[in-house]
Amino acid sequence: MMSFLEPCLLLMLQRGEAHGYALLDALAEFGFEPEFLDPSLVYRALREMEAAGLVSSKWSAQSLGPQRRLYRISQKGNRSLEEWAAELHQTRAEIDRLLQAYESVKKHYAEGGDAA
Amino acid sequence: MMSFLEPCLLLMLQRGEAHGYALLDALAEFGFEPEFLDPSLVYRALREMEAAGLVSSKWSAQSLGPQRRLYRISQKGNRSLEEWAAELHQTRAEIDRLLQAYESVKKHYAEGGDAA
DNA sequence: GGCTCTATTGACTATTAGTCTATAGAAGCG
DNA sequence: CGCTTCTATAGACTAATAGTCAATAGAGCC
Repeated sequence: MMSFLEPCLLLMLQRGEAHGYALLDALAEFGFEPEFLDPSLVYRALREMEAAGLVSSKWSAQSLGPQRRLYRISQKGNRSLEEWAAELHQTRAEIDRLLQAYESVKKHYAEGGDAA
Repeated sequence: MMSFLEPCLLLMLQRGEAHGYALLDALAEFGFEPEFLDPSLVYRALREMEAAGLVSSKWSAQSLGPQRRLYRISQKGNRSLEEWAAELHQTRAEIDRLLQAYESVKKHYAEGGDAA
């Protein structure tokens, strides 16, 4: 699941800039359950992506509570997301292959095939 | 990719008992490229699955080269594989969600939406 | 009898994920 | 006004996973 964290964040940033805490909440959309997702993981992912040049950040001028770090996706980040999408297509194909193989073994069983 | 290793091994064992080296070769079927897959990973996975009771092993009587450890899937292993399959269905659904969200942002862009 | 091939194992390192705690500023409130 | 609470970010430490490399060991082959 964590391997989806970075692409999910990038994707959300592609829809508009945002700060960590807001992204944390919004991750529910992708199946992350907020109560089981430690904020540290999100912040760390954002810092790492910034170090990798996928996003940039600035302190937001507004205030209402503590300072917020506003993240914005970079061109490099956009490209990276595209690569991610391609990889995810592949991963999905591999999962399909596995599931199909599993179904066919089950069917073989059901038809009275010799068990292993 | 490695997270698929154990279910792939279990699946292959469901089709019949086998030893580590043979499984290693056969993994190509699931997209593992033999030249990039260190044998240690396969053997370790097998030992861990045995410790977890998912498979059992015995030294094979035959010979031709060094002794082989023949693995066979257990009932617990069969159940575990079934659970795996269910999880993979979920993972697949999550990937779909991500890819669909990505496509829809791209489309939004293409239609001249305001970039982030 | 030294070499090579198949097969398995172990030790060590690196990378990734997870948990828990600390800081810090603004707001709310008696 | 000084204490608490809430939002937001950051850091340090630990645990789990994955990856690399070398060691062992038996059988067949010249």
